[in-house]
Amino acid sequence: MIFSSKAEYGVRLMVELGRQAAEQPTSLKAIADAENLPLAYLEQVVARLRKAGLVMSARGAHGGYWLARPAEEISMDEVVQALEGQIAPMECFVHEHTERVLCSHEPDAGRGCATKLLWTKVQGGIVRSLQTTTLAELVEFTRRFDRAPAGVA
Amino acid sequence: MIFSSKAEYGVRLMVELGRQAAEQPTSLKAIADAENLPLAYLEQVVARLRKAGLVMSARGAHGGYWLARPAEEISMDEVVQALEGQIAPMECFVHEHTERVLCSHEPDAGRGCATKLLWTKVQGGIVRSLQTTTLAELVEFTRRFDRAPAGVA
DNA sequence: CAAAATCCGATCCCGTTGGTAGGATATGGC
DNA sequence: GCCATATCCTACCAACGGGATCGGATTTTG
Repeated sequence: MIFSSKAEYGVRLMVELGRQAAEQPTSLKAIADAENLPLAYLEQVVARLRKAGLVMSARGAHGGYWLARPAEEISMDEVVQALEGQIAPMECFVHEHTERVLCSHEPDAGRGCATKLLWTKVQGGIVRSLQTTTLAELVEFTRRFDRAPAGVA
Repeated sequence: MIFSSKAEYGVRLMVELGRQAAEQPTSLKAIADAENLPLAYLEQVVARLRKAGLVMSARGAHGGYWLARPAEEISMDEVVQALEGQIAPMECFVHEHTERVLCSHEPDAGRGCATKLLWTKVQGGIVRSLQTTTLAELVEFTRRFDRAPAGVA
């Protein structure tokens, strides 16, 4: 599996926030109930989104979370990256020091690293698909079903 | 990490075979030495490639492996799939029974599965990048360095 | 027969993942 | 002021899968 449940839960959480009015805090409990997810675990997930500056929070009674920016300006690339960390197809792409993503393979026997060529392409494919999707699109997608009848054609 | 070392090792193995003359068996030990990989583990990796019909084998002394088809006709999509199994961005995409790849999420609260939309895009990006790359391209890439001087600009 | 290989299954170590537990801190309403 | 609500933080744990090793069975060449 490519992404862990952190990504799944986190994206759902963002969509849920995108469906609410801006600036108005939504409690994690409300989201956990709506999506049927474990509250304590969601806390860890949302913490990543907060540290990445994608959501803001208010503590105390009637507190909660809301989107830091309009959903139209949030690309899913940022969201997934905040949840999963660097999106690298292979170990050698992650440089511990620089957090830069590149292949650190020694050119074996003087040859070029063939796998690098492949993984670079794959990574490009992934990042491009994420960058070209905004949170607003996902929110809009769910709205289409809000008034639809139960039976889906 | 998106792919495990099975993919890394397996792709290298395929490239190594692609560099050899067709039909002529190359022993795993030779490949393990050339790429500095654990022989016993490579056995498991190559078994997947064999079962997928991508390589053929001959047992006994002077036996080994070779490509079942010319490298030009092998898309990396097949290779990676054989090594890693179904390429699904998320758990819900794998149907145990059918081995078909699709999202099995219940439409929550009558809504469309928003994450499905996203994961589908990502999967498309990955598969497309793999399908448009042939083993021959990777082999060619390594050849470019065969005669190059040690110092790479 | 012996060496060189492919084949096959069982086992093991270990890091990650998903999840829980418990509490500290902040805020609003009474 | 107090209590309920809610975020925040850290530690902990069980289960799982990945990477790898081991031992041996089988096949083929010389």
